[in-house]
Amino acid sequence: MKIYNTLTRKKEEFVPIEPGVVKMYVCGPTVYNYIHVGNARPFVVFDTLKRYFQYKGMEVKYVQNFTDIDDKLITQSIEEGVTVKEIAEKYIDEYMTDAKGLNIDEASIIHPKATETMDEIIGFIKDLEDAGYAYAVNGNVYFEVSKVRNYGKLGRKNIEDLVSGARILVNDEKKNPLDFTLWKVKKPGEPAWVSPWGEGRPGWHIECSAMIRSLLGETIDIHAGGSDLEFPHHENEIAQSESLTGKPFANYWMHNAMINTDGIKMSKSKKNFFTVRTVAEEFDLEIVRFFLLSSHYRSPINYSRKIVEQSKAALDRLYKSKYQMQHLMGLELPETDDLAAQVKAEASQFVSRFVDAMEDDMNTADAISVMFEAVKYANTHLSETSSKESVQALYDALMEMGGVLGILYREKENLGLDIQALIDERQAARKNRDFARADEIRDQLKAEGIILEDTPQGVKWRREE
RNA sequence: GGCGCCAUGGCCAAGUGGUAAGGCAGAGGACUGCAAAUCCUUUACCCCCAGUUCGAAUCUGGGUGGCGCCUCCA
Repeated sequence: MKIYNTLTRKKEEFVPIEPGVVKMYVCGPTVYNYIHVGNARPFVVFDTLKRYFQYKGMEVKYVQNFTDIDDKLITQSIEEGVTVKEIAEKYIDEYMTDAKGLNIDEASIIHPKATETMDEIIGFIKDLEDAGYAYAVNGNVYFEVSKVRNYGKLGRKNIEDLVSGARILVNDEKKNPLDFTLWKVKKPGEPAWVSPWGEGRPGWHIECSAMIRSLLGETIDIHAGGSDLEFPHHENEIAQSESLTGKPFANYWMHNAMINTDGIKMSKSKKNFFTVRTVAEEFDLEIVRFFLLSSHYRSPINYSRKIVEQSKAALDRLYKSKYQMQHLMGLELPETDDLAAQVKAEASQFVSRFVDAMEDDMNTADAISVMFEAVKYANTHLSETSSKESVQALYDALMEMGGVLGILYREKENLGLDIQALIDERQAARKNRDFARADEIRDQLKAEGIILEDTPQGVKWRREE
């Protein structure tokens, strides 16, 4: 598989450290509020990557942290009038609800929390201090950027440019304006942990380095996150970890592009965000997942209601074909026929092309287009005269592809027996040209929110929206 | 100002040297007691100007426009 590595700005063949095992880390949410669609993108995108690795038979050790101590949590706790811990617990729960709706496979994700990794974080800072990369001033500990060669290698920055940018906050304690905080001294009323430098809490960047070291080791295969984290967050993680171990921190860096609202990056601070929760009030979150995967993860996408509606219509097309094939499988079909061999060959071609797309830096947009081609083929070639073998082959292919992307998992609900009886009665009435009775039944069901459609493939029903 | 990325039909979006995938919307057709839906078919010379090449959306240079980061939004 080819993966675009931000470190080298090239697509590279992915070779895991240990054959058959992928160790990956994704920067998770700061749990001080609901996540928005922009936050959700990396979670969905890299969940899909994980699914694909698993599909290929690889074992994936996948870590995604919760930042549960931070200025924003403190601010939010004051606003809501509860403790920081309660804020964290609340929004972790809310994250889990959204993740479930987005069909993120939480069962195979390890979620460390900063507050539960405190020993490792403090140990990491201590190690940096002992190794001469960190210095303490008045209970604060800073990382000394000038001690690191190649600082800026990920973000393609050089120190002179950054300093001359002069937009960095002046801080008298720092030896160099670029030095960043590893440990913050406690302020009155704030949660704090005991450390060699006094009571305080960890800085912004150290938790990821510490979690990775303790859960995945010194070198991991893939480190992923939003492209906005490239600098300084990921740069600083590299500085922290590589200065300590002298080894590569992550072999592949993957960054998803941003989600925009009217062309501007969706973010809490710009107040142009849509929370996943808000969107869920109107749309099934599977649509959002589909939307997020329908363009390449490294392309910026614009979020709008119109686009979500387009995604809904597109996803519906896939579902209709799925349901139609299920309908056919429920019929008395011959086991096989002359066409079966060809249909099976086509089905495996679709899967093969789907895999090719995924192999190419996870091109989910292209992969989805293969699903639509498979659907068109099924719609065109399958009917009530097809064989079980043919229908099953295309159905399996479609579901296999959908499974990798984490979509197309819903099942059509069963109608109650009494309703099915009404539909049957209406069919009988239509056959006898008793259209008055037929329309009466149709109106009756419509009043119950069930819409009947007489199609060439038989009577179909759907829930009114 | 510095660094990086991007620009494909009404909307969305693949495609990195050989004469433009796919979806939505639109149009036409099929089907149909009606209604609705469904199914099929169908619509582009790829921001502009030079250049390289037998040949470029795809490579190079310039221009225009947009975005991200350099500001603890993560």
